[in-house]
Amino acid sequence: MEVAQKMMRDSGFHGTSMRDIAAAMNMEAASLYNHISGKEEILKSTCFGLAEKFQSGIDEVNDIYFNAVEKLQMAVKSHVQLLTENLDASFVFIHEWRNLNEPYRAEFVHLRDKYENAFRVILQNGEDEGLFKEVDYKFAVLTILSSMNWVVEWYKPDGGMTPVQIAEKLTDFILSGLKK
Amino acid sequence: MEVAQKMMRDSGFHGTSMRDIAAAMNMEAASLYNHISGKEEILKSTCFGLAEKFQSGIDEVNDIYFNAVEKLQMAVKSHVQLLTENLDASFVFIHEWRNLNEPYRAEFVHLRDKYENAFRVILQNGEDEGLFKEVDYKFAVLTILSSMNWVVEWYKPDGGMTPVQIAEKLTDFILSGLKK
DNA sequence: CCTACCGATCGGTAGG
DNA sequence: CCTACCGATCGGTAGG
Repeated sequence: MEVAQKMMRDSGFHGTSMRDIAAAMNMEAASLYNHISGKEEILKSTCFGLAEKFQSGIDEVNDIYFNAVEKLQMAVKSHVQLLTENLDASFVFIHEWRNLNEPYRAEFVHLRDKYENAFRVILQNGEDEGLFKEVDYKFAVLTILSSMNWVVEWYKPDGGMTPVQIAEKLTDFILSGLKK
Repeated sequence: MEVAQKMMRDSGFHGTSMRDIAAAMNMEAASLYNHISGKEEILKSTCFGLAEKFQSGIDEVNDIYFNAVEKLQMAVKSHVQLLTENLDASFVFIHEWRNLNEPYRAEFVHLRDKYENAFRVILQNGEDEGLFKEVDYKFAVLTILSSMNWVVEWYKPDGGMTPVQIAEKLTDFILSGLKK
């Protein structure tokens, strides 16, 4: 799976053939079918496996923390850590889920909506607690998720920032913006 | 080109065949080659055409406006307007440029870096003018661009928000964040 | 703009 | 885990 995810990160789902994957593992393509049922299984297990991890992360945050600022901080941290710990898989998760066939594609979108909704609830809590401005939640959540997900585009494990530092900078940006 | 861009938005570059495009135009695949040199030309003209429009937009903003806050506002507005006016093309531009072959892929990345740099200069101006906090510019620019680009994922022309309203909300978010 | 076709490659299977 | 192979489809060309 890891080999396949890395190749799909570089070349996309359609741009990576079963023969490519097999060659990278010093096998013939036919041999792969003793381990997986088909090419789509790679995509399915990558997308749904990560979706579950992300959801578990935010569920845990909502169980443990009470203050909306804290919840947002920890939710961002959980998300960024999962992304950086599963870089290739996350890239595939973010970019290639569209290649899932129905009904899996619809199911994936459903899980995504559920995750977005958990963030929305945090923002609403924040407003109720008087900590956050009144904002368009749907819009704000999409903006937050996009800035988090973009991390997979440029993050390098040996770069200057740790996942925790990235999460902190992101949270600062989300909470306070650029203006002095 | 518009038909091809729309199909590639739905199915990706590799997921859209010349036969698919031809069928949507009531032609045979072979006939397409009287109009374009090959499949990659669709991707090239989409990606480089938009890259030039985005760059012109920010160059104009930098020529006309002086205050960094104004520049940022107008740069976001220009970006969002171009995105929403060319939704299918923008989607391909953002998601499918990786399928460009060299040397075009490298050239595209170069144009992208140039565009990012123009945003970075605006943020530096803002700090010099005492309007913006001291921040990690590279990080801030990537966050801003990601939140702008994500608009293509959910924007619907007949939805509740105009491009200008989206640009305003985004600018507010970028400048002031969520916290009260 | 079409018919007819090319070589290459795809995901996957049979059978061992 | 392999050899051998299937039908389908791909981007693209020749020639009209």
